[in-house]
Amino acid sequence: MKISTRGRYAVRVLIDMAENFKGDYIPLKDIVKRQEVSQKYLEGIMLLLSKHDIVEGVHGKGGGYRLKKPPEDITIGEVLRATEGSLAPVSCLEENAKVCERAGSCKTLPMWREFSALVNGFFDGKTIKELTGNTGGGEYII
Amino acid sequence: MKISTRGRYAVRVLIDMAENFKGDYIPLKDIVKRQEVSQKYLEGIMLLLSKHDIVEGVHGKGGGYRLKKPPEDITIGEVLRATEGSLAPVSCLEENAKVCERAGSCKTLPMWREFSALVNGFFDGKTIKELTGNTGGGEYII
DNA sequence: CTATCAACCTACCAGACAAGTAGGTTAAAC
DNA sequence: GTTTAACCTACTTGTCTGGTAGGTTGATAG
Repeated sequence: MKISTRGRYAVRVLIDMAENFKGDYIPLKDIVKRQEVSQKYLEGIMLLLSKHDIVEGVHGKGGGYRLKKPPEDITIGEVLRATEGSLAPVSCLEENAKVCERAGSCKTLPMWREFSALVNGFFDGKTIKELTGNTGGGEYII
Repeated sequence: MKISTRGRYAVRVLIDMAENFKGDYIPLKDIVKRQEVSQKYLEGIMLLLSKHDIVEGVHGKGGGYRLKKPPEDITIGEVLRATEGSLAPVSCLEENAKVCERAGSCKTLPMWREFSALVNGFFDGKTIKELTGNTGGGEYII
């Protein structure tokens, strides 16, 4: 029951990008400098975000990454689903799950369903926009 | 973001025990027969439940396990915390977590806190009792 | 007192995943 | 055609999951 660093880094990076957006592409190098995380590791995460149309990257000089949607249209839910793979709390609620034989008489399934809806609802109700801005006195580090 | 089989088995076993309680101790063998799971694997889970005072076991003939509290006093939250270790969604919210340097200016921490409260609240609000009884037509299998 | 039953304990194992590293390839700008 | 930066592939190290194997302790029945 943990959100992995992949998901947490993704959220941090997107907040960073939203706050530092000036119209042009932001090279990963810059983000890494601010966030103090492994560039190589982040590359893989950015690839996921790129494939899920949350971010777009362009090669070469002047290139980098840019949000593909305004921060208020990017939900934490979609970011986590893109990076974590799924937010389903049990494997039988996964997209591609094979139907469980016990499903009809399973006494716990309704609870997992309810919980799954709660989790997805929570994160789908939060956007990158809501997490930007100052934190109330802290120096600028995310 | 998954509840492991350890936690799920634990919940299933406790429901089974609540439904099949007749005053005496239930040997693991019986539970295994109904639930069709590995006995050796379950042993480890029962040990956890026993150490957390959710269940008590007695050795020898006529022995087995018994709920240490009525089913309505056993929350899913305590069961999952006993078996999963913790329900904290990020490691910095763990009991023994070392204080993060970024905590003061972390833009995501409030969200993780809020989520953690949601998760714990959800599972602490559900009891084994609520999950017992028939499922509405299914034959008796959990 | 000894056989049986069942919980308890320790150790191991294979596979998956997390988190990260290494090194190269492609594409764009200058 | 060199620099820049995204993209891709492969590997590594450690930890966790979901078990299995085999033995020890403690309670009861005969």
